[in-house]
Amino acid sequence: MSEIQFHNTLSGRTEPFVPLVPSAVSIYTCGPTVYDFAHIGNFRTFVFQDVLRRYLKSRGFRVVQVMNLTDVDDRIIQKSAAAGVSIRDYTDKYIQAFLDDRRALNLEPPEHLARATEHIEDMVALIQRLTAKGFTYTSEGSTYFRISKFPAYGKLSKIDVAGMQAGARVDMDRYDKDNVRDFALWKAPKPGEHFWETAIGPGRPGWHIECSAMAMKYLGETLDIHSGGVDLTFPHHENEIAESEGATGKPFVRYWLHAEHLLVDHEKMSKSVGNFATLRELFSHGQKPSSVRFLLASVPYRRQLNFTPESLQGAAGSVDRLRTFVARLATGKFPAGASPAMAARAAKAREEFDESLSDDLNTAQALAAIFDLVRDVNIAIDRGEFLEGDAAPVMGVLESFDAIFAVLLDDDAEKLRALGFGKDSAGPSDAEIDALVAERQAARKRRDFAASDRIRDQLAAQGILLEDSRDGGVRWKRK
RNA sequence: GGCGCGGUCGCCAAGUGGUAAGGCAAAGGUCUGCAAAACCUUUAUCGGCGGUUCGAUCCCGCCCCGCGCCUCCA
Repeated sequence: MSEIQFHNTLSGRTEPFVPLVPSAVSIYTCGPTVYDFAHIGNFRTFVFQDVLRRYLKSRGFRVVQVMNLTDVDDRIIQKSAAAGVSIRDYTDKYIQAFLDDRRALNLEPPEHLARATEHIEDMVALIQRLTAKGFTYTSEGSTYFRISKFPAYGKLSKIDVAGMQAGARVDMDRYDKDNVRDFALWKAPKPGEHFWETAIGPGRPGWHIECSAMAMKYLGETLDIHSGGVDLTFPHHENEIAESEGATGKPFVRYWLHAEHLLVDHEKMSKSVGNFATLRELFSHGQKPSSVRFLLASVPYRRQLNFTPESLQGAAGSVDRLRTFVARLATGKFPAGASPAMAARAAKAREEFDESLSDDLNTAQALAAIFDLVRDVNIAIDRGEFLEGDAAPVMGVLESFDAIFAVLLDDDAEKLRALGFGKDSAGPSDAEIDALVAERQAARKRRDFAASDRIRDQLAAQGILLEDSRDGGVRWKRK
């Protein structure tokens, strides 16, 4: 097994990954702000985080992942007020949608999904700790973090604080802060706004404090991995470091992993630009969950990912090829025996697959190892050289692949139905299809091709594709 | 301006100091009753200019272009 390496934003380098505690990895992943449906740019990062945790698990680590759900912020306060519902009710809806979307993309549930509003006490305690150490000041009921008290500020994003201070013009009237870079830990309530009555006064938490508080609550004061989109590097993650390390005096995170953006028309997909697509929109246009997951997972996470209709179709084609291959392996009839050469070929693919992923999760390269194997096995099958006993080792590789990519199981239609898309009915049942297939086989046997083709067309119209195999069998799949 | 990421076949996208993976798409072919699937063949000298080197797409310099962060943002 190759040594695992990750690119650490903190050092700016790709370095060997060694968790603090052998055999276990603690991961904090920045989750969504639940004021609306997440778009696929957001899911690019979430898919990356899922690939990350799955890979670590495949390498034998016990993974403990915490993902936050930011369920209080300016937008949520505004929108829920506008809708005339409580923050809780407003965010419940989008949290549910988020969880449904995650299921559609086969994202494994994190060990802890932490709602900000359920951790107010933890945040207050952390702020008190910071205050006790002199890192804070208050202004008009709000509490701020004074970055001049934290000399390491800027070490993650490589921002030159001194330069910024010199060039910054502080608008005191507007911010009431000593330094523009100082950030709110606790915000005083505006009239009519929802607030929490706490030991540090009424108000609501600033953005960054929730992540520090929840990460340390579940994972300890030093965690192995923290990840999110590149846009969070500054100020969000920089501020998390300041808050956390200010309070504990210990390193907060050992490896910072940042996912690059998903681009549309050479531009970052974002709500503000308006060039975003939600999963539901794609599904309503007939796209499959597996295509989306494959596309998002296939581009290494530190690369910007160009999202185009063509790339999504490409992903669909790739998934199709792999599923067809698995079906061929599972249903084919092969000569008895087993060949050492094929076992070795499979082992080689397994090794290349792992080695690619160990190199900062190079999923593109890992896929090449799988497709190379697929081609070689198909060649062997076509030549009649593939033996019965060769299927198991090859399937083993595909299982390793799917433990990470999770696209082989053909349950797209089911998932779409669960989200209210696609056909209302499941279409013909397996038994009905099998009966028609048998009928067609009989027609073929008496060389009544008109009848057999009629049945094939009829099934095709219902999205069932038939493949006659050389050994006389028939394989079918739902499109 | 500062910091960071890129520019490789029609599209997506790996990679290496010694003439470039993989997927999708396209064309032709083999197989098939016909299809489908599968396989085979065909399609790139790696943004530009210099430099280092026996040799650079990969190293260095300059330039051009795109994207992101520096304000809410995955």
